[in-house]
Amino acid sequence: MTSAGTPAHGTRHGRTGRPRSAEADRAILDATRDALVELGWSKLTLGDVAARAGVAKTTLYRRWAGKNELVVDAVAALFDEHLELPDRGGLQADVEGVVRQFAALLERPETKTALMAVVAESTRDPALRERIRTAIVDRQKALVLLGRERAQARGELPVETDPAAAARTADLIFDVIAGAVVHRTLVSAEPVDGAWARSFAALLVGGLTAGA
Amino acid sequence: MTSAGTPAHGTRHGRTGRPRSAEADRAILDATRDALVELGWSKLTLGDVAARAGVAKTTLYRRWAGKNELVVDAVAALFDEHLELPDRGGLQADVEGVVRQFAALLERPETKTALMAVVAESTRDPALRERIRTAIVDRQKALVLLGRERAQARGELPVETDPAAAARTADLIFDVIAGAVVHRTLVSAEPVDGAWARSFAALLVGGLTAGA
Amino acid sequence: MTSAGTPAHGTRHGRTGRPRSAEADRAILDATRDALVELGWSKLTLGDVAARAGVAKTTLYRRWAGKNELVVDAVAALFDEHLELPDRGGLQADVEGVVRQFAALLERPETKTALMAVVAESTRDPALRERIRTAIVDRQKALVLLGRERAQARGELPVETDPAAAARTADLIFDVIAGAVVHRTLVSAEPVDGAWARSFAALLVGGLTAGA
Amino acid sequence: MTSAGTPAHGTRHGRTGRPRSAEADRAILDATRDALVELGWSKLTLGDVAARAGVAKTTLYRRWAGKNELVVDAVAALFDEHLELPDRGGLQADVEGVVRQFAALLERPETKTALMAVVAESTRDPALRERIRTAIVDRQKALVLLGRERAQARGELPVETDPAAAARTADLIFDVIAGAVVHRTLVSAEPVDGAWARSFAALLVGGLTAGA
DNA sequence: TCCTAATCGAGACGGTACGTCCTGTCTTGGT
DNA sequence: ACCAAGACAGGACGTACCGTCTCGATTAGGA
Repeated sequence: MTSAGTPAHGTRHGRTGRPRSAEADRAILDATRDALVELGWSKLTLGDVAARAGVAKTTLYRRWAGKNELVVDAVAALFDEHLELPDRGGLQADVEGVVRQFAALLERPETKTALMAVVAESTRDPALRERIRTAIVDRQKALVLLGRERAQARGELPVETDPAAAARTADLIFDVIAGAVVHRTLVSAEPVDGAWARSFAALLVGGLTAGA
Repeated sequence: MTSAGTPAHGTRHGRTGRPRSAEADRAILDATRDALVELGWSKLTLGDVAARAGVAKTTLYRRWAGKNELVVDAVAALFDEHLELPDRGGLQADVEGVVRQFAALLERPETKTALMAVVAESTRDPALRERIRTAIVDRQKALVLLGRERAQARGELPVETDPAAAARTADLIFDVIAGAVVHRTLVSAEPVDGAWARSFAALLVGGLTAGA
Repeated sequence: MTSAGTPAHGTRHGRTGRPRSAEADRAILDATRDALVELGWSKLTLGDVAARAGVAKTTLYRRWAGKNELVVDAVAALFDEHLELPDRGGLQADVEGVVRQFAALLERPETKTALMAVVAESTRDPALRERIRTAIVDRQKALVLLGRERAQARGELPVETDPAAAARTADLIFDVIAGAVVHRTLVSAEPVDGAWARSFAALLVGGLTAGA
Repeated sequence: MTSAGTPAHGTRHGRTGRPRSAEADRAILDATRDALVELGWSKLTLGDVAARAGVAKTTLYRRWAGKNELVVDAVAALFDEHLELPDRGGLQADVEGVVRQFAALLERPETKTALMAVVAESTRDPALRERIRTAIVDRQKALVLLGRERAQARGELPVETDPAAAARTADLIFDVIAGAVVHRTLVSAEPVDGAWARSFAALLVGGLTAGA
């Protein structure tokens, strides 16, 4: 994965005045992750984050609109760093790989406590939903798309010619994979181990190839 | 679905004194749902709920430990009332049915804003997780188990003899169904319409029967 | 001097609910005076007062609208306790007495730093001005009126029959006495000692009796 | 009255470099007076003054230590411009004149809200007190001294030979005049009209001449 | 003509206090 | 024993100013 680090807060409002400290951004996001681990989402306070980061509260509010936006950016950085999909040689193996990778991120204490919380908030805040989508969800979805392309190249999956149908299928697969992992991890609160990943991948690959 | 309504808050500590008002319970849960619809999870306050219910805050705290527990009970009542699985004659149709039913509940504004929020809280509160499981999750899972039994009776699915393996499979199927619906509804924020339910059910049934 | 102590904040809004703590009122006013002595008007903060009083900020704001009102009440209590006018047997002696009494109050660090500050604020806040008048100024003025009555009874001053003219004269005398003491104490920043009080009283008594 | 305008802020630290803008000083003091009229002392902020003056906050802080000093200078300029004492031919008339002149200045909204505020601050800040004395009080006192000299020249007042006693008497008269006007204007919040000025002057002149 | 240095605007910075809101507990009097 | 009402201690909120700082851009006098 590439890019970002600290995603754009809009590119320089004016050209005059003291420039914003890049280090402050980094310190704030680090402090946010630390506070999430220690306190969890609901006990995390922006005043505490600012104190941990050695930064004034105003500096924090100058950059982020609130707790939701800050936490999305803090968690997004993790997804940015830790998502990749090496070619494991087959569809089943690739699905297992992506499942374990999602799970590894979701089992971190920072993301475990934060992700569903911001998703819950996003049900009443379209801007937040969009921010989650671009910062987190789309990065995950890219892996699913990549895996499908490889499977098609290998001949494991048929090539869908209608682009709308192709998009619908990709969305479906993504919801199934991401949803199953999230549900297993957060709702059922059971670990995603090798056996589960294998069973799930078998079920999915079976379903995808059954129609052929 | 049967039972509960207002599940036990422990059974009457002493025997004397004025008994608790049953109407208060109902009014509080109704007010909670109303407030969820109007304000969403994060802006809902217990003082406001008490005021809407025409009840003192003390009365509310005497019955529930906090916002999390109250909301779980308020939402659970909806799952209690609206989940059932009529026999639609085949596995594919039964899956479609359960999917649409989950989705109908998740698309209500009360549950949409509340469910992921309490799940997020539950990652740091085992008692809350247990409460969610017994009040909500297990009610959903019962439908999946029922559907499987019917499918096995019809011969659409093989009968698993090892009970541990049977439980693992049931858990997997449940995480896939519930997770996919949740992810579609809350993360992707797309509706679960007939077409999607059909595609998903086909994928799942294909996967389940592919190994045979 | 009699009455008040903690002047009315309106007499009980409703009759139900937990009654307001009378001790809190006392602790807050004590803490306010302490803070005025230590920090002065401009560095006094309501949060600090609340902390000193062992009281939540909300308790303070429930009773007073802001710093101005609180300080007026805190200072007024001093005027309430320390103003009285024993009959010293003659007009000159009575004037000296009242002058020394005003001065003694104004030279306290609490009042020195606070009184002009709230008067300054009152120039833009009629409600505050009224509060100062009833809580502080009128108590002082009563002494002047008492002194005049005694002087008239002794035959040192003529009896004014026109009540409007009598009021005008009383106002004038009051502004001269209080103004001179305030100016000497706060603007000139010189002490009001026996010599000054004697000279001032002589000047005033001379002026009052010159026309006769 | 003569002099000053913008009194020295120390005389050029180094000799090279860009010189300070004289116009900035003027703009800042004008803006300060405007802000005092609009907002009053307590709501006046230096950031707002800087913005009104079209000047950076830094420029303001380079010249004044804080709000107190700035406001003293801003109102001092008014005293500088508007105090003078034409010879009205008699002590009573001169006293009336000086009283009305003080009152006219104190009844301006800028001075009304600011003067007592800085005096209040000065009770805990000797440097500020000194600044007020030299910038404002001494200018007023000069008028009182001038009036006394004239009265002595006219034979209306005796010539005091002991210089210490003369100074004490002048201070007393000044505290009485200035104090009475301030108290009438700011505490009693009544206008200083012709009738009041006449009554007050009669009282004072009566007192001054009674001993003779 | 360049150089040096203090000025200027802009605006971000670490802080502090604000006044409001919500939490969960408590104290009333009344049922 | 329960209830409605509402005061209580505590603590986070997001905003507003404070006085300081860091920028790049002027604007002089002295070299």
